[in-house]
Amino acid sequence: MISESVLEPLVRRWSKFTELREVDRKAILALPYRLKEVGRDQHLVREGQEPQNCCLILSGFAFRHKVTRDGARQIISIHLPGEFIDLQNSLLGVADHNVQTLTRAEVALVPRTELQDMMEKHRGAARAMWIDTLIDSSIFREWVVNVGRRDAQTRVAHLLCELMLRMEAAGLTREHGYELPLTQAQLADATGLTPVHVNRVLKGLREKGLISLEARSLRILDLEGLQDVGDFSELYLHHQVQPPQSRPVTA
Amino acid sequence: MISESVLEPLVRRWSKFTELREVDRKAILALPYRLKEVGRDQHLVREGQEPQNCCLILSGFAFRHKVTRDGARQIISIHLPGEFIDLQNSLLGVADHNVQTLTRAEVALVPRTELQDMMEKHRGAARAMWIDTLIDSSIFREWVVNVGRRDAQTRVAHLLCELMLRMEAAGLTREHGYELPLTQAQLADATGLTPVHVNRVLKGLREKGLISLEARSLRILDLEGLQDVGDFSELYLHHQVQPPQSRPVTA
DNA sequence: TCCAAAACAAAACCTAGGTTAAGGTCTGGC
DNA sequence: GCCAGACCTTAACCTAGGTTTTGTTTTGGA
Repeated sequence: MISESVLEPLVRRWSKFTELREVDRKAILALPYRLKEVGRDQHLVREGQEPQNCCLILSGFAFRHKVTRDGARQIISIHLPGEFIDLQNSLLGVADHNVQTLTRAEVALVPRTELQDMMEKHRGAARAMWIDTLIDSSIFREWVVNVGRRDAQTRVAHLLCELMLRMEAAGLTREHGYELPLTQAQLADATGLTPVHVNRVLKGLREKGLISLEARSLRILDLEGLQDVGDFSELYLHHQVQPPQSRPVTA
Repeated sequence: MISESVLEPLVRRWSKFTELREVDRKAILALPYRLKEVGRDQHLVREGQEPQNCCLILSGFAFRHKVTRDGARQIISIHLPGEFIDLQNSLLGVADHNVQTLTRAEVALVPRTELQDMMEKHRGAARAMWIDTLIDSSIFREWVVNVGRRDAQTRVAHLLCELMLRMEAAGLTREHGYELPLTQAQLADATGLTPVHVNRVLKGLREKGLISLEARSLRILDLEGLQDVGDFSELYLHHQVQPPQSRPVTA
C-alpha cells in the first residue's frame, strides 16, 4: 500500500481555490519531485539565478527577500508549510529575488519543466496555480501599504495578525497563538524597521495586554485588539475566494 | 475595411512575453469590449467590489492604491497605456484595492467572463496573461523594498527610473524624458513620503544635475547617475523574459 | 555540559523625514 | 480673460524611529 503522497498538501491547498477534477488531482500527485532536507538560513534560490525547480515546503518556514546596494535586507514574504514558493521565479525564467529558509525545513523540489508541462495539459491545475500566485500578489500589495504608510506599532501588529490567520488556515496554531518563526531582526526586515525598534514595539504590545511572546512562542491575548491596532482586515488574504468561474447562480 | 482593433496593443504587449499563435491572436482580438472615456481622478474599481470588467488602458494613465484606516493613501502601482489593469481583481472575484485614473483616459472594458472563457480555450493567450500578472507581481516586490528599505532620495530616483524604462518600452518617451503623470503629492503616495519631502528630494536631484522637471515634463539629464542614486537595476521589470517554455531549441 | 554565538533587552542620544504654515504659480472651467 | 482651486516651493520646527552601546539570556553544536 502506498502512503499518502508528499504532494498531497498541494492538492489540499489548491482545492480551496478552485474545483479540481480527478484528472487534475492525479496529474498533480504524479508530478516528480526530489525530497530535500535543508538547514536553517539556507538559500533555496538566489537572485539572478535561473531556478530549475519549484519548491514546496513540507515542514518548516521560508522567506523571500531582496538586498539593497548598501546591504539592507527587505523581507518580501513569509512562507508556511504547504505553500509552493517560487512559482513566479520559475515561470519568469530568472529569479528576481532570493528565497531562503527561516528554520530547518523539508522541501519537495519539482522540476519546473514538469510543472509547465502539467500546466499545459491540465487547465484545472493551471487555474489553481494561477490563483495561488494571484493571492501572493495581493499579499505583496498589502505589504507595500504596511511598510509605506503605517507606523511601527501598526506594522508589527499587522504582520502578527497576518501570520495568525495564515497559520490558522494551515492548521499550525496552538490555542490563540503560534510558534513565531522569525527573530526580532527578521521581523524588522519584514516591516522595514530596525531590530531595536521592533523590540520597543513588542514591549508596547505586551504592555497593552495584546500579546505575550517569549522564546518564539506567541500568544495573542486579544486578537480583536491586535487587529485593531494593526489596521488589519483580512480581505486581502482571499481566504474565501469564490471560484471565479462565470457560472450563473442556480438553485 | 476594418481599422486596427482597439485591442491590438494587448496583442503587441503579450507577444513580447510568449509566442502567440494565430488562433490566440484572433481570440484576443475577438474579445468584446466597451469603450469608455474617463476623466482624471475617476475610480475604475473600488476595494470590496466585484468587478465585472477588466480594463485595458488605451490612452492616459491609471494607478492602484489602498487607503489605511487613518486616511493615508499608498499607491501600489502605476499603469501605462497598453496595460491591462486588474486582471487580478477580476480573477479573484473581489477587488482588494482601488484602481483610479491619474489623467483623463480612454479604456476598453472587457467582461471578465469573456476573458475567462478565452483563457480556458486558448492556452497561449492564458500563458501571456499569466506572465503579465507575474511581472506585475515582481514590480510589487520591488516596491516593497523601495518603500521599506531605501531612503527618500533613493526611492524617488528609483521610481523615476522605473517609469523611464516602462515608458520607453511603451514608446512614450521624448528624448531622454517623459511626461510625468504624477503630482508631487502622488509621488509621495507612491514612495511612502510626504509631498513636502518629495519636493525637497526633487530639488536635490535637480541640483545634482540628474533631472530637470517643470510643468510635469521630466527630462533625465543623466540616466546612469539617476539609476545609481536610485539603486536601480532593471532585472525586476523582466523586459526581456525568455519564453519560459521547456522546448528544445530547434532550427 | 559547556561555550561561543545568536538573540533579546534597554538606555542615551541623534537625524531623516514629518508637520505646519505661508506665499507663489499654474490651470481649466465659465 | 478671470478667478478659484490645485499645485509647487520654502522655511521653521518637531518627532518617530534610527544608531550606538552595553549587558543579559538563549541556544545549539562539539
